[in-house]
Amino acid sequence: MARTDPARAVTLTDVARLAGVSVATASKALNGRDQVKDSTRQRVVEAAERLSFSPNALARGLLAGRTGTVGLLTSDLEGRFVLPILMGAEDAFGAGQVSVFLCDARGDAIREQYHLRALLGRRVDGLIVVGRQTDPRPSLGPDIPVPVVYAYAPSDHPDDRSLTPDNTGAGRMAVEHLVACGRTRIAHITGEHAYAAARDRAAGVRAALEAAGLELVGDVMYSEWSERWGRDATAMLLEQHPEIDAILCGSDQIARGALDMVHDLGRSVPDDVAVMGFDNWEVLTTNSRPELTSIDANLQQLGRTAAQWVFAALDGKDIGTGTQFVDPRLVIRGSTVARR
Amino acid sequence: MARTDPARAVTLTDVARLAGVSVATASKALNGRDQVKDSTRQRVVEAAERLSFSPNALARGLLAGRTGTVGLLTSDLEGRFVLPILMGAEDAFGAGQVSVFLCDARGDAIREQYHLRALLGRRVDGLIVVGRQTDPRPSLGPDIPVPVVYAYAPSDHPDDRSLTPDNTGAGRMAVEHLVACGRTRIAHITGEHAYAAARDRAAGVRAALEAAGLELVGDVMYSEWSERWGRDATAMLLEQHPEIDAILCGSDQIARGALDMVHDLGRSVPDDVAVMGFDNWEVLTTNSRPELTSIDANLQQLGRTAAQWVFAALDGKDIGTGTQFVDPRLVIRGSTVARR
DNA sequence: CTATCTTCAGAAAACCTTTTCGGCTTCTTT
DNA sequence: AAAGAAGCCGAAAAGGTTTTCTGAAGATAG
Repeated sequence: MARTDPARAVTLTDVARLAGVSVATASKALNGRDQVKDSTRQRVVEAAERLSFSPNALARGLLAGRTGTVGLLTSDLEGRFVLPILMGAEDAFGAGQVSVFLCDARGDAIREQYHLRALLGRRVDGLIVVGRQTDPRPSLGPDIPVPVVYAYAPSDHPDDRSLTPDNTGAGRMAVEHLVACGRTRIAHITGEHAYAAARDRAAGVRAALEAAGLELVGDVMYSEWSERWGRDATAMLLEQHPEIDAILCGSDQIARGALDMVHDLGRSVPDDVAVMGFDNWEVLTTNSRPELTSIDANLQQLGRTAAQWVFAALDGKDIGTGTQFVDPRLVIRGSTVARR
Repeated sequence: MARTDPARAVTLTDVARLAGVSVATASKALNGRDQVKDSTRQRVVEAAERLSFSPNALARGLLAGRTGTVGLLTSDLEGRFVLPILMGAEDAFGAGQVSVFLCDARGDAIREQYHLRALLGRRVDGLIVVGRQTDPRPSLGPDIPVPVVYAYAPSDHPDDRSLTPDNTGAGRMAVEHLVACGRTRIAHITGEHAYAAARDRAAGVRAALEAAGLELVGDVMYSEWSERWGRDATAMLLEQHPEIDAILCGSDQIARGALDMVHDLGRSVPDDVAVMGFDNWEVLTTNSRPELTSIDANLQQLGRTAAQWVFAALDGKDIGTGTQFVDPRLVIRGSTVARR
């Protein structure tokens, strides 16, 4: 920045001097305390306005013990999950009231420790820890002096408070939708078996199929979270089980691949085969032919709740322990229901 | 968080008491100042360790005038651009040295003002303002008491310091690559004409074609940044100009649509038609058939430089004014060059 | 007119760390 | 042994705000 003078920031003392009062009175006037005559208050407010005074949050925080800041410690490099959560948290806090420190540990425990120290040194009021998978992650331990909420990836310690998408419920919800659409011969292609998200969704799928008196066509097909796998798996599937009328994919990426391959093999979506995915990643779901039905994990909601918990804990309320699940949301598009 | 007592945070006084020295000595011992006997220093360090003392950055910042925090003020809702920039900034600062406040104004000027006040109140050492388009954005004005660097979207005020991708150069680079691949009948489909990014890339495309003694096939086709438009435009293009041997798309999304349509119309990529995009958005480029050649805007580099500028300005160095352009980078994949 | 009450303003302490400077102890030198 | 030097440590101030408490002035009642 080129056009600023590095002049000292304006302090409450300056305001008080201009208004002809003491700093104590100025403080009370600006903070709406009583014990200040109206005319005096007005003088102070005008002085503050004129100097465009903004109180030093460090000094305030030093005294109050609260800083109005929250740390968001993430390992989610790509930001697919952390951003909706960040936005939800900002919503819950209210713009300008609370500021969020965002730190990316890049999946590195050492770096996470560095960031953690820095955040605690800066006296954040609370912490939200966001993982990049839904598998449990190591707890930060019991000695963190501020409330901690684990989001997306739950903590592996039962005494911590965690919030994670209900993937089992999501799997169930997906199958219920397909069944409601009249599909009976359903297959499931998903990502790496190492991911709890994949296994949980598959479990939900099985449960819902059983409840509907149906059987999965073929086995659950685990491999990688990519379009390529979606294409390859779909090709195999349609060859071995030509009777299939729905392919449920473990992610929108896989679903995009499936869509392509179904199309290539001369079948129509959704008339011959319905396709759906998980995550509701808009750039993928709303640009395909046809648009892709998907299960949204409600991450923004998750972020809002996490933030609310942090604040509730700060206010001394008991937010409990253990892992709570966030309900998913079905977003119906043209890949399962023919457009009117 | 359930398993913490809300006990007062441990302060330097506690450490000093445990070590049997004064706070002054404790401070010097922990900060590597001399005038402390080695044995004393060791006692203090051990005491600090034992109490897991972490110095209060607020008090430190209050005194030093520097807080070791930087504000990242963004309007980039989706985070496509802001996250690489954030990561670059973190890299430049070094993990734990500097923490970043991330604020999302959601394109709302009022909200931006709120966040700005909050950031200045928290005494950030500097600001990076990230827009969501490369069109110039309103300056924050000359009265910000800390260094400001505008990233991605430059400021509309010539006295500010801005850093933005070189889209003209990117357009040129793309055409040069296609020409180097032996393509001579090149068309250009791009996004909304209202975006400077679209116009600048088109300008670079024209310049490079002229330099190569070639002409664009058809007009530059402006519409929206979507796969759908990529498909539709490609269909029109191939019908009107069947001789086309390369389609340069203004974004990877458009390019994905183009790829699909070329494929549908029975032509092969890259043998009959080369396709390429801009942005190098990996989820799109590395999952298509074939993988998509793209121009990467080097956003992480941009973020690193922006951060370095903020710090240079803090150190009193002159970082100049005006807009500097960041060089793009060509990422070659299978959509322009047949795989070996 | 005095005594009590109310209203409002200011002084001072507190929050926690860093730095400067004075002073005490120990060692060296003559 | 005395004087000077060097090495260490601690007291105090500074940074900006909030809060509590004291005190002064004006208002009301007796």
